[in-house]
Amino acid sequence: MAHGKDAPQCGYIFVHTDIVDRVTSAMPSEETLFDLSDLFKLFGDSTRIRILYCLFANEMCVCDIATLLGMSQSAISHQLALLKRSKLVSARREGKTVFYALADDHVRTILGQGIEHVTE
Amino acid sequence: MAHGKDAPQCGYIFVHTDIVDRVTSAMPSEETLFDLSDLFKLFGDSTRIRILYCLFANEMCVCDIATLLGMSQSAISHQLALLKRSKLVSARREGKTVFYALADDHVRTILGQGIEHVTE
DNA sequence: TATACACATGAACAATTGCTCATATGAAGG
DNA sequence: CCTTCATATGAGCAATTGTTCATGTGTATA
Repeated sequence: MAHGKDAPQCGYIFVHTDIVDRVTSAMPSEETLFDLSDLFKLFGDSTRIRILYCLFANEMCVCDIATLLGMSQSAISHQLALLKRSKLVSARREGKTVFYALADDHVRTILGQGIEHVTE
Repeated sequence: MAHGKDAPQCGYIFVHTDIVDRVTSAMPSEETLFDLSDLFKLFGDSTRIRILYCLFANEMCVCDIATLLGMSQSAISHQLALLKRSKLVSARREGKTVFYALADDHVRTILGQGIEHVTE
């Protein structure tokens, strides 16, 4: 079978038409779901998660994060660029140093929920 | 620079020792953070997100999900196996058909928070 | 037992991704 | 200017990942 769109086999889609209809109408738009998976993708890497937790308590400069996590400045900088592009962190320059911080409280909430799930 | 752990450069880690200490002690264990990123990784794929949203309203069989999302039965089955292994969904067999459902309300909460973030 | 159907799963391949390395940018001091 | 230091970034590579294809497993029915 190549694609199920054309011909359902099991018949349940016809038996439970009401359910399928309800699910379909309750489901967010394709675009929203893509944005959503892109958002979670950012949380789905241990380096980025650790960076975010670094910034959870306080703003920090790139070098400090790299030192704290035992990783190269370049690796951290690349990831911070990603996080900044997606508005999860904000940057503030002070002379040669750039301080990063969590952009808003949604990030905190999501991290909190995740922690709650894995530690229970 | 290979690793920052040995020699900090910017000096801020020494200037803001108190902050770094606070961040370090507030940070969950390495293991927890890895589990956490593994959890979010599952939400970080549009196919899996769409599957989860299918199950958000009701339990559904594999064939129906495949049909609804316009994807092959095999692709959906592989992803469902992943989600089941991580306890995000549960399975219930009824004859030849297997019905999948969201495992617990944490999944709903996380999905909800995510939607809230991307749609605001 | 033989067939049909729903689902599971291993192997393989293409696409994505995270890191390193080298180099560029931008700011402060000499 | 020229150098130094903190950070940014493009290219390339290795590892991971999502899908397809082929096949296996489990259940119901003839």
